[in-house]
Amino acid sequence: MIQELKNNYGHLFENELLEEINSVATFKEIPEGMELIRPGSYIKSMPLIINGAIRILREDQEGDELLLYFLEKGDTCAMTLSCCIGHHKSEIKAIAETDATLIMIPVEKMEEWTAKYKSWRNFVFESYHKRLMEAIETIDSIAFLNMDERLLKYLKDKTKVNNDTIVHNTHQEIAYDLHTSRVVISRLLKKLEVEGKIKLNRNNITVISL
Amino acid sequence: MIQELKNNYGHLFENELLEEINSVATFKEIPEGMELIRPGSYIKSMPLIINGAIRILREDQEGDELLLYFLEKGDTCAMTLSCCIGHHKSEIKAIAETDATLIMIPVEKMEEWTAKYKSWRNFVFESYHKRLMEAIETIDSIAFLNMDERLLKYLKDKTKVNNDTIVHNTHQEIAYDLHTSRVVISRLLKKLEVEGKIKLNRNNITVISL
DNA sequence: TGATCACAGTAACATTAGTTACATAGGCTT
DNA sequence: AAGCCTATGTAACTAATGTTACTGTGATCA
Repeated sequence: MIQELKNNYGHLFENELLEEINSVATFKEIPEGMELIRPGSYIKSMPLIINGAIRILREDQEGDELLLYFLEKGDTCAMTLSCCIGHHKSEIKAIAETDATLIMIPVEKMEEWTAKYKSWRNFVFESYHKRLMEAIETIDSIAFLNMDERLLKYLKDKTKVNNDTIVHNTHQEIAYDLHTSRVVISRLLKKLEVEGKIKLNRNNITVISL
Repeated sequence: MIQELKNNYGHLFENELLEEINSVATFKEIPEGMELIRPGSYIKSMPLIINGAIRILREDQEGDELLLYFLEKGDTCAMTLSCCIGHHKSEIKAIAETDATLIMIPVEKMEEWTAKYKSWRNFVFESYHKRLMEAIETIDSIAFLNMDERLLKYLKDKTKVNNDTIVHNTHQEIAYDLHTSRVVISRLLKKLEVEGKIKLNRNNITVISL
């Protein structure tokens, strides 16, 4: 395990901390589509993402959804952090966007390392900052952009996190992520195809140039 | 100074930390309407809010605004935290909603106390958590609510943070906060007045029952 | 091979929000 | 009191988004 750890977190943590992580953490392989966290659940360990991507979603009372952001290699889940420390319930849903590899760290260690390692503290604070900025970026999108611009941004983000110019989603799935209706997405996608920016196929979309 | 500190933060921090805060922090009285932070600025000290309220706003490139949330007594600014620690630029704007009293803490101490005091770490993490939740609540509002519902929520929040059933704002000011146009706000406010929920006056709105 | 099903295309319409334009009213200044 | 400025009210229109309903089409399976 130590090699993946070094590759992804070696520049952040000193060797002593890497060794500690190595000795207490467990590897976890996650298949695409698996639900990692559901709203209302309590969380007992904190994930460091080694590879793959995780979708973080918000759900309202009626079950309506909205994609907040993606977590990628080198990220951790800020919501999990504060759930662990503050003993709050999860307010979000996390689903594997791709097959993913995680390193799970027991809660007790988190607290201990925060006192002991400056690099760990910085990592935790930096994670919070990134997540807060992602949330604010999401606010920007919803508040300041029209649906066509949000869709464009969505396709860009998707191709980036999946490292694939083909977006493997149905119109309905995209509509859920952006909290709108399938018809609206079909309409806007068709416009993008006419503009030559994408090619529509059944169950997937080829991104040409955005 | 120690008395205000004890009153507002005594239940959170041990005496030793309170003494430390007392010895290095400075009091700051802020008049209503004063800009505390502007986007792009670097921040050198961290505020603990003793009383009053602070508006936290997001601004896009064109200068369009959106109210994110309020900070109140007992709160601190998460954006400031991560700006101090991570040496990031501010991404938000902060304006005094009311006259306010702040305790300013030098950046260096923050880092030191995070290692030294568990209660301080918990406070910092709790602050991050609260702010992330506020941001997500804002996302909920924009994504899942119509403008009339957002306006209602806005009026509720306003009466709460100001502890005053009279909202001292023009329709134009509310429109800026919700990132819409004055005409839309006038229209919806009129509807609320017809429903008997508010009473409209020049330069202010009396909230009857929401 | 025909039935079935999920997905996508599209028209027609409804609703919500944003825009423009103008009228009126309150309050201040001179 | 006249003039001015700002805030609010409102109509009429446009634009964006959401909804309903129906069609077509490719894939799968009995």
